[in-house]
Amino acid sequence: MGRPPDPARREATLARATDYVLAHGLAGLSLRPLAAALGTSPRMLLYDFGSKQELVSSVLAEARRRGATRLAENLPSEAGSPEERLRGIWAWISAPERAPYVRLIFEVHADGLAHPENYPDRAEAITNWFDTLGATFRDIATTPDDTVTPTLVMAVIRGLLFDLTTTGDRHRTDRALDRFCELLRY
Amino acid sequence: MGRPPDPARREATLARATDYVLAHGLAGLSLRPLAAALGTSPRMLLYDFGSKQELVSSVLAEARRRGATRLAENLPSEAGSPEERLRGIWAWISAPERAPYVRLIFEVHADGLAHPENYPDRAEAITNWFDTLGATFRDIATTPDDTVTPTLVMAVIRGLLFDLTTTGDRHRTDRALDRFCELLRY
DNA sequence: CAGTATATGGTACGACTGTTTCAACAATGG
DNA sequence: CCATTGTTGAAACAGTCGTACCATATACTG
Repeated sequence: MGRPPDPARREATLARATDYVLAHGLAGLSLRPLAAALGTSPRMLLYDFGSKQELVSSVLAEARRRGATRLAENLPSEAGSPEERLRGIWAWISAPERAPYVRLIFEVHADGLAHPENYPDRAEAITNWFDTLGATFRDIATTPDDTVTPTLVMAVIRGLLFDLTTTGDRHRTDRALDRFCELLRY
Repeated sequence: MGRPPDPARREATLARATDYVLAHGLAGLSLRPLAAALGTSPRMLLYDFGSKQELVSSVLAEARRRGATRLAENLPSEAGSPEERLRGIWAWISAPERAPYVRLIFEVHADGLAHPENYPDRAEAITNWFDTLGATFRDIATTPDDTVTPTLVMAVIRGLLFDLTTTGDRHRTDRALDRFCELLRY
């Protein structure tokens, strides 16, 4: 009896809201412009997600899910030497198509630093973005429980991403990765 | 004729406002709470700085100035081997006392990525933070116009700072820097 | 003293925010 | 048909935001 619920609508809205956040950032996110861009109303956003907080959480989870999926699709899992994998990951994550994701990662990270109370699952929300990548380099470790080399590799990727997004100097950052690969050979 | 202007008040306000921003972050900065914390009024903040935008610009400039000063004081300029300097810089910038500055750097960087229009002097506002550090490593370059090695060194510092601020795992990040120093010896 | 400049408090405006309330509509089951 | 349940629009609420306006207090010069 009664009209049946429509969970598909909520998911469709979530997908488009994630697009919007990836395009416009989290910082100034407001329900009314978001709803207008999605062809819906603030009323419906709250109806579907309960509150803005939960909407944001859902969007971040969705973005994380997308990133992980894209990564799994485009990385040759365990094949190739560590250096080849490192180059592949850098080429993939530094590509312009990934820029919205990179921006969002930096945004969540920075906001989490200033306002940790908004991110109860901060470890999950931020770290996991890179954990998937870091896992790829576990076998670079000299001993099974060595976490230092993966940490360094991930630091180079993150640091070069910071540089690239700030300066836009792809040539210089690409060559810096080359230099790091040289160093890793020893 | 007339009451003389009091530029000292503006500078005192700027100093305390910078303290406040370093403590609370840029994200949710609002004139009324800021004024209350400073024992003044929004009215006076606008009287002194003209607009919130200019206040923020002034605060960022002041924070940059402070960072540069502290850096100049605590780094043994050109003395020591590159490795010693790198270790010194890491120890200095990763110290808890620098955490507010590091947070602010990441915050400005992230906000600049999503909303570049707010940072017409983005290169100055963000890059310069690290440029002072990067300059210290110019002599690591293999040739005079080699910018790649300094880029890599700065990337490691930035990337490890990202890691440290996210995970708080000082031991692992410290050891990752050790590992990088080892690699650099070759 | 008057005149003139800066300094400051109080208040309100208009635009925004997330959220709520109330009413109406749509689609299904009995 | 009717009752029930999910869906949706319009409007309003209470709050915050940056900022502007107006009056007044303060401190100096002549």
